[in-house]
Amino acid sequence: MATISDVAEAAGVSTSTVSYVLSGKRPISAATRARVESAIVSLGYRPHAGARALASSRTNVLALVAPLRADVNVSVIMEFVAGVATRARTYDQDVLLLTTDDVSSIERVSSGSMVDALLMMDIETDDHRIPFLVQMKQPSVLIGVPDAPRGLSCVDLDFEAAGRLAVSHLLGLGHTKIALVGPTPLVLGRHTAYAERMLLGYRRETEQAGVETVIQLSEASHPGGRDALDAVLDRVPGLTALVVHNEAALPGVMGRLQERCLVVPDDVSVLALCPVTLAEAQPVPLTSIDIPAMTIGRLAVDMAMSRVLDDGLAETRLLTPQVVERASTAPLD
Amino acid sequence: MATISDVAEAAGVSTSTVSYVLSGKRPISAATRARVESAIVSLGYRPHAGARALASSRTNVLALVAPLRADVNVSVIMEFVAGVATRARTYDQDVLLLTTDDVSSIERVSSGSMVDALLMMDIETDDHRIPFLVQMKQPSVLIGVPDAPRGLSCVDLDFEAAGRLAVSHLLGLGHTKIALVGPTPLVLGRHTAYAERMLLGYRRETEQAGVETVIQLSEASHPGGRDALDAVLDRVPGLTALVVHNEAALPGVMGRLQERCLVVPDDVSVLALCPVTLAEAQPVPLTSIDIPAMTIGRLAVDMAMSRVLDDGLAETRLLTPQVVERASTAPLD
DNA sequence: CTGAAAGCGCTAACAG
DNA sequence: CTGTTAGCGCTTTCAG
Repeated sequence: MATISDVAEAAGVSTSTVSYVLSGKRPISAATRARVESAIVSLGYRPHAGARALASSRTNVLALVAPLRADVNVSVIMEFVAGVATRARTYDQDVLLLTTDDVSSIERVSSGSMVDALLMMDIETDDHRIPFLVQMKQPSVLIGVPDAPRGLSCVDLDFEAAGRLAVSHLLGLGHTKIALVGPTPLVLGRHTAYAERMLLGYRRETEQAGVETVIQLSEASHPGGRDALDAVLDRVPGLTALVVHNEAALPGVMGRLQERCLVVPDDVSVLALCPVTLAEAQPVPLTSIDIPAMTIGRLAVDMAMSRVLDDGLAETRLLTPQVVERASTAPLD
Repeated sequence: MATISDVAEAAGVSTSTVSYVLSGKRPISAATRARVESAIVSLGYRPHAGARALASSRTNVLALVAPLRADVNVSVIMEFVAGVATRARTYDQDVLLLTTDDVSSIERVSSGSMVDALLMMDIETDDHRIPFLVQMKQPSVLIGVPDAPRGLSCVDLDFEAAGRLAVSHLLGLGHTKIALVGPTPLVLGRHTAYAERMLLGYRRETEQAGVETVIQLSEASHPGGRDALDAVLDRVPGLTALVVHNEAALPGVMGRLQERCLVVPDDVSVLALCPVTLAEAQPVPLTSIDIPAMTIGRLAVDMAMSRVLDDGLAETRLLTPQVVERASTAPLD
C-alpha cells in the first residue's frame, strides 16, 4: 500500500502538503494540487484509517446500536438502518453496527475511540445506558425519547401525539366503540419508550373524549394477531373501529377479521400505526399513521454530525404524525 | 483518556509489558500481571483502536456488505446480520455495515485498512465485485455461491439441492401437478445466485422425473403473492401442490388459497423455502425447507476468521437442506 | 503558499 | 521474565 510519503515523493512535495490537499484545510496552488492529485491516482493511494484516527482523533465511523430482536418490527428496524447508513455516507462516515444493548459494547467503542458518535435505538423510558452515554466523550443521539434525556439529543415520531391522533381520527368518523391492538407484552415489559408514549396518548385522548376503550396487547406474530382480534371482539361488543400498533400482528388481525366475515371498512374500520410500505402491502390498503423510519434515521445522523462537526447543541426533535387515508376506514354509517 | 504509558507508570512496568499482558503474547509473572491489571482497572484504561490498528495492522473489525433492499426477504437478512454480529463478538471483532453493493465502499474499507475481512451477501452468479475482492489484501467470504468463486471462500445453503428436494418431497407424496412460486423478477434479473440455483435444482428434478411444471415469478408483497397464486391456478389445472420460494409473497399466497376455498393441505399442499420462524408464523404452520440464515452468518464469520488468524484455506461450504414436515403438506389422496 | 518535524498510542523486534 | 526503542501513517503546529 502506498503511503502519504510515497505520494509526497512522487509529487515532489512534502507530506503535509499532501495532507492539506486531501483535507482542504489550507490553500494549495493549482499546480501543486494537480501534481499531488495525479500522484494519488497513479499510486492508488488511500489514507490509512487507523493512522488518521490516531493523528486526528476522528474516525469517520458512527456506531449504531440496534438490538436485532426477532420479536419486533423487523421492517421498521431495517428502514432505520438503511436511513442511517445512507445518510452517514453523505458525511463520509461509515456505520459500525452493535446488536446488543449491553453497556460493554458502548464502552468499548467509545473508550476505544472507534467512533465519532453513537446512535441508539430501542430506547426505554428509564434507559440504563443513558448514564454511560452522558459521560462519553463522543456525542450520542437517541432514536426514541426517554423520560429524562439528561442533555442527550433525541429524535422520534411523536408517539404520544400519534396515539391521540389515532383516537381523534376515529372519533371524527363517528366511531365510539374502539379498541387498540397494542405491542407485545415483552416490548411493554421493557418499558420501550415509543410504546408507552403511544399508549399514553391513546389513553389520554379516549379519556378526554369520555369514551371507553380496550387495550389489547398482542404477540408479534400472525397467530398472535388472530388471538388478539378474537379477544378484542369478546371484550368490546359492537366494536366498529380498531387501532393496530403492532406490525407483525397486522396480517393476523386482518386475516381473522376476514375469517369472521367482518368486512373492512364496512363493519370495522382499521387504522394502523406502521411504515407506509406495510400499510400498502395489506390485502386492503390500510389507513395509517406512518412511522417514517427512514427519515428518523437520516435525522439522527444529521443531529449527530452537527454535534461532531459544529459542536451543535443537544435537542429533542419530535416528528408530527399524520393520518393517511386509505381503504380501511370509513365514517360510522 | 488513559494511555498505555499511564498504565505502565502506575504499575511500575514498561509499556511493552502492559501490551503483552493485554495480548498474552508472552509469559508474564503472576505478580506483574496483577499489578498491571489493577492499574488498568483503576485507570479505566482502554486501548486506542486506531493506534492499535496502525501498529499491528489488525483492526478487529469485519465488514459486512448487506444491500438492504426493501423488495427482498427482510427477515432473512436480519437473521444473517444477527448471526454475523453475534459470532463476530466471540472473536472480539466488531461489524462495519455497508449497505450499498458498489465497489467503491469495498475499496474504501479495504484499502483504508478499516477491516480485517469482508463478508458479502447477495451474491450474483457473475458478481462484478469479485475481481476486486480477489486482489484485496484482506480475505473475504461470500454468502452465496457465484459461478466462479475465483479462490474466494463461499458459504450458503445448497439451494440447488433445496430445489431438487422440494420437488422430490412432493413427488414422494404422490403429487405430480406441481408448481413453483418463485422470487421476484428483480431478484432473478440481477442473477442472484441463490435464486438461480434453486430454480436449476427445481427444473432438473422435475425434468428427471418427467413431470411437467410451471414456474411463476412473483412480486415480493402480499398482493404479489395473491396474483401469483391466481396465475398458477390458471396455468396448472388440477394443481395439487405448490413450492413457494418468496418470503414476502407467502402471506398473499396463503391468503388467496383460503379466499378461493382451497384448503391446505387437503386440496393443495404447500412447501415453503424460508426461515423456520416464518414457516411457523403462518396461519397454517408450513412444511418447509429451512434457510438457516443465522447459521450461515455464523459460519461466514468462522471462515473469515480462520483466514485472518490461521491463514486458513479458501473453501466452499454448502449446507444440506432438509424438509421439516408441518401442517401444510399431505399425501395425494 | 509550502516544509520540517513533533507527536498521536500502540506493537513487536531486539536486547538483556 | 522484562525493558528499550523504532516504527506504523497521518495531522498539525511552528517556521518560513
